[in-house]
Amino acid sequence: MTPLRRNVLALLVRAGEPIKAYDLLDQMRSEDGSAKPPTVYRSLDFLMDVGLAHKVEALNAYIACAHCHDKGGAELYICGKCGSVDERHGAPEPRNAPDGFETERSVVEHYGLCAKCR
Amino acid sequence: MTPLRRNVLALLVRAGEPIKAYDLLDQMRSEDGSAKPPTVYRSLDFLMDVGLAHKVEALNAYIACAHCHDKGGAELYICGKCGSVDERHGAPEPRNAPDGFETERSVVEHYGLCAKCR
DNA sequence: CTGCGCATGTGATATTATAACATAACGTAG
DNA sequence: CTACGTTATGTTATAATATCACATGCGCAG
Ligand SMILES: [Zn+2]
Ligand SMILES: [Zn+2]
Ligand SMILES: [Zn+2]
Ligand SMILES: [Zn+2]
Repeated sequence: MTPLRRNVLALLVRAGEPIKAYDLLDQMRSEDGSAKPPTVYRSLDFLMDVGLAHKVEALNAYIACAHCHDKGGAELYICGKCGSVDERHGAPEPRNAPDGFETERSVVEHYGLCAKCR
Repeated sequence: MTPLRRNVLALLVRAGEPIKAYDLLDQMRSEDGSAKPPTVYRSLDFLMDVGLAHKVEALNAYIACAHCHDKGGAELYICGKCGSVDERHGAPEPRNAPDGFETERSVVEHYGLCAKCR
């Protein structure tokens, strides 16, 4: 965990909601000035590899993860109004899987309204 | 259903697997010449609105849909080796949903190996 | 010291998607 | 028929997202 990566993680955590790569980049630039797209994408890739971040596929955005994913992938509940994300896991085995399909990675994202915003 | 939209749908069906918007565009151009990005994106938006196509979020690609989605969203099983997509539905209500969360739309994509490619 | 592996810096470019405005096509009220 | 509103399409440009390719720095094994 290098300073650069730690910094990116800190920004993700601070955001507290899905944040776009280029918004991260802007924040980094405002402190560092030298940050460029590969800087942030590399750090995000690293953080995702080690399980400290997720990409929210349908938003092209990224979030920090403080969960344990031993038991399976993340399941995200994303409020379209306030932007909050509630991450759950232990996402169950796909029951409708075709015969013989071997799942390596699942993307599960639910979009809607959180309890507060209904 | 206009000729343009029908043509885009036909190309999606013919592809038989997830296809990128700009690949569609290339195919359209090879026949029409005048096609441009908004042409294809508008048609895709229309087809998705009426339920004849889906976006595969984690691939930024699109597929035709011949299913009935009365009972819920699509659940995609995508083979990383051969590119085939098996679409299921009746995807179950999220069981881990936070209290009070009201889901409007779900993205469920499983990546792995299909039976043939294992 | 030297060579190697990995992280980062840097400039350019590729890929994906939308904005903004113009034109056409089509039905309907008058 | 003509004028108008609405929807679809054409066209130009640009925004937003992501990667490539190559250079540099940095820590450590030999
Ligand atoms: Zn997580
Ligand atoms: Zn909310
Ligand atoms: Zn479908
Ligand atoms: Zn396969």
